[in-house]
Amino acid sequence: MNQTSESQAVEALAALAQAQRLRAFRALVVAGAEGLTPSALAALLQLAPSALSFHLKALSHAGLVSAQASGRNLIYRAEFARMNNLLTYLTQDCCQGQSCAVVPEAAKACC
Amino acid sequence: MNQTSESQAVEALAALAQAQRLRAFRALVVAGAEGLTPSALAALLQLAPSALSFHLKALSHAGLVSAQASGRNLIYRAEFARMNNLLTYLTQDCCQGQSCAVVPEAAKACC
DNA sequence: TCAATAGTTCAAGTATTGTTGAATTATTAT
DNA sequence: ATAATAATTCAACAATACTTGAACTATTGA
Repeated sequence: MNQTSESQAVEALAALAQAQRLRAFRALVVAGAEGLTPSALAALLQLAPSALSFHLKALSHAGLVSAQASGRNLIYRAEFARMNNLLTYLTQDCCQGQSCAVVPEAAKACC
Repeated sequence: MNQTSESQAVEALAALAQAQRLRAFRALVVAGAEGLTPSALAALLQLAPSALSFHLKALSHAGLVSAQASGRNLIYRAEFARMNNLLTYLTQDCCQGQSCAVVPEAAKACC
């Protein structure tokens, strides 16, 4: 699951193209390796549990987050590798391979 | 129009979250400064003109592409700055600001 | 064991999105 | 002027996505 195919990219973008999912994903990005439980996310985002579950499923199916069981809790985490593959895909082969003036700010974004 | 707000990010992601728009955008990314006309894009993507127009409007409204008139043609170009703002937004404040193991591949993507 | 908690799934309704073809505007060439 | 080309807009239909509330499964604690 290294490179991102078009359909994977569309799925991931669609997963992020919704305010509450984007908030959930960004909260998980901020949380990092610790991750967050659905109830923590529901409290944070003020979301009905069933709606959150629906949204987490979309993110999860897109490979952007993963879930790990821990007692009666789940811990969701952002999948940074998938995210980075997506970012790469979006700007691949830019400017016909010629050098161009664009400096990818994303380089500074993480870590 | 420097930083990306949540609603701008959602709009941009939604604009990219569709196979034909994603193809159109990527074709414009590859084309770089030269850009492409709608008819060139329609030929490339095998798309009905009205459908393409609909999709270009979405990309354009999201700020991901711009159009310039040239005789009876339009020239569409990718807006790399907006794209990079979006990429940045997605991974901002990652891992609670701690250093983490993720290397953003997007850094290598463009230029 | 029984009740409470954590989370998911399902069905129903509403809203949004994508496609098609016809009509419209603007520009160029004969 | 007229016809052809480039592109857009619009209306109608089909398909998808989001929200809500109720029902369900699994785990923990009294």
